[in-house]
Amino acid sequence: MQDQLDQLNPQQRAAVEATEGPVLVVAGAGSGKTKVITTRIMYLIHKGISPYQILAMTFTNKAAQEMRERIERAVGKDARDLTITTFHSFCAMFLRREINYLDRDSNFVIYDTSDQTSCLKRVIRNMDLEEKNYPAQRLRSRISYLKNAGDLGGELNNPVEQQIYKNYQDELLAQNALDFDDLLHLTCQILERWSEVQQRYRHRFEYIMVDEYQDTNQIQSKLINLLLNEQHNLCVVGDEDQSIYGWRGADITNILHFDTFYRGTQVFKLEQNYRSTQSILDYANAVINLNKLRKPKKLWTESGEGLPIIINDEYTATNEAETIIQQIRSLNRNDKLPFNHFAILFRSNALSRLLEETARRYRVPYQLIGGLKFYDRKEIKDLLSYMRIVVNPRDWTSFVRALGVPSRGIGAKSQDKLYVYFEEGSNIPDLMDRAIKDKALSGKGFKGLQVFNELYRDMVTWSQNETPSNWLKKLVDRLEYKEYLEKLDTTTVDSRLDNLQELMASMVEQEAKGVETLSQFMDFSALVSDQDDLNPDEPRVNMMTVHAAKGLEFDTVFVMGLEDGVFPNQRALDDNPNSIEEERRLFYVAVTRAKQRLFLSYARSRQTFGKIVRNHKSRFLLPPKVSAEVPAAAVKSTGPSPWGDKQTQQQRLTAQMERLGIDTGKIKRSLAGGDESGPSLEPGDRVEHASFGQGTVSVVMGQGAQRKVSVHFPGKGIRTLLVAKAGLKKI
DNA sequence: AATGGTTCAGTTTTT
DNA sequence: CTGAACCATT
Repeated sequence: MQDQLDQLNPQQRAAVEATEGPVLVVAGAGSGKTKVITTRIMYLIHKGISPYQILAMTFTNKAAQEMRERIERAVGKDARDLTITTFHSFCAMFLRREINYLDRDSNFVIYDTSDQTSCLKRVIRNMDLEEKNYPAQRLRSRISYLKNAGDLGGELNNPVEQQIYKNYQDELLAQNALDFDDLLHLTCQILERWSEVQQRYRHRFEYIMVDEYQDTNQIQSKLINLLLNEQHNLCVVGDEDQSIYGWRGADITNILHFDTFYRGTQVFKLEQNYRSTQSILDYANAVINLNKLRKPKKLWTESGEGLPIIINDEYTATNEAETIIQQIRSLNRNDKLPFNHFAILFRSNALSRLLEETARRYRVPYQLIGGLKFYDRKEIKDLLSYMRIVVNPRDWTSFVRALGVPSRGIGAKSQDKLYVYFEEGSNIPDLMDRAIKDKALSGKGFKGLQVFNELYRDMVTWSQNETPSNWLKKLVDRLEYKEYLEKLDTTTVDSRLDNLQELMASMVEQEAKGVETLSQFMDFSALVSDQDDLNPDEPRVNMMTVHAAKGLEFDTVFVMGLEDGVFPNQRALDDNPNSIEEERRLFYVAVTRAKQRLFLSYARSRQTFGKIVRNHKSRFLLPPKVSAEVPAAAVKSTGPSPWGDKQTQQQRLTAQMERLGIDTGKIKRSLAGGDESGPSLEPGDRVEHASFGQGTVSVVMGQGAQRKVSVHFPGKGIRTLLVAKAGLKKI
């Protein structure tokens, strides 16, 4: 144990050793937060605390698993008795045991975002309302926000919406389903109402730790409070500067006011950064300093100044993507930097498309994290819907979905008829029996229902005798699902079959980790996060939203789309100042992911909604007066005209052609080679410079007299040179 | 009831 | 430009 403690700096060590009473650890980006938490747990175990009495809440399952592995390496199998989970997983486990207190069935299913939306749609339709006036998606996020902010639907816009909300909850109840937010609410409800339950859990968890505390919401802090006993052995770790989930109800004041809420709180501040270079930290500090809603904090490092931050100014989004990919190729080739050491971060998922295209064109391997989630894909949801009705025979939503794929001649009309039966009995097998007996459907639909009914009985039998993965295999065969996918769309079969394979693999993997029932697997599938399917060891460039990058670090980071209206996005600009602060924190998170190299880029025009939109560079790119805090050498701008020069006519022409989809690469090259401004250059060309020596061209920007190249000179770094002036010789 | 073709509206961010 | 929703066929 002494070994582990010796590895910590004084603040970290103090935070670890302060085991009793409320503790707030303000952990700046890259300050060794995870190390503190894991060491603290080891320390507790070392002190003789039973692992069984320790609870740690993390933000993702992946973080939980990594923590557990770290601890296991140090303390061995004792680590298995630790409870390290996410809030949602914790509540799911809790409710499987305790939900009967609320007179509910422990076989509930967890509805994800799309299940919630379709449930709301049905509610709205049943109320005979115009779906246009009550967009289900909007209502869903509004309801979710209110639930998270601790307001149980009391503040919806009008009585109709109130009624929708009420019917939605009734519908969930009838289907024995919980949405994400209910997991937390019902858990709190039980703990509040039944003191014997609360006593049990309070007694169980003597020491509680919460990671990423800046992103907890009201319900979550309430839950923690309910679990806490008189000792108040609660240690929360977080950084208000990285609070980026306000939009889903996270309350930054949880962390800002923690020490006033829990009397006698010991506060530890971790400001030494072990991740980034001083240049990057200077920049990050200057960015976040502009925020008001924070306590002063300044990151520092011993690791030295490092490389300058590069700002790429681009005419079009296409140029931007091109530059990024070229810079990656160059660093990969010349510095032997593996592809997985790169991350490209953006504000919204829509920005990834161009990048993907460009990466594919240059055969740069990449993995996209997030976007369409794995468990949201059609083929996966199809099969999971079969699984769900077996576990929970009251899940109407999944029943309807399963009934429709592959199609069995049961459309909207027949569904309505069946729904009447459902309302009478609220149970799928029963409903089918009665509907068949009554001959409620005719012809094809009747046949289809009979077949489905038989299948259903078999699925239930399999679920008793087979492992989840075997169960799925039987189902796929029985449905001839692969054949169905082929008929559905020949262009997408391959990827869909891959996904099927992946689903199977992930089931086998979960089984190896102790998952035995379909129900357990479904909880897992409902609560996985994007980061969970990040594979850090594959040599592929990582592309993801800044939100998805939370907690991660990469050698080289590109933050793209830095334009007003994109990052910060338009809604934040229209909204109150707090939103801009949250956007700025988001930018801060992005910047602090980088260990060695940081590239920031923006494009003056980009296609949004299929239209060309001209944008101004982001207000987050430090204006000159602020960047005075940052050493001049720390930031370099590249690109045709960094701070607002006019385009030349030629540039405008090629930009326009690009917008029209005409490949201008050839024209540019011939233009560039044809004038007096030096040799014709392409990425990959070797050149010689009078003082820098030999190097490799990574990026070519601009034309004619404005033409610049980024050249990598081994040992001297990347230099951006004006071709007309630099006197480069091609070799 | 299912299919295919069309229009139409809409983008933050996610457990 | 893309997905969902709608409509007109068969």
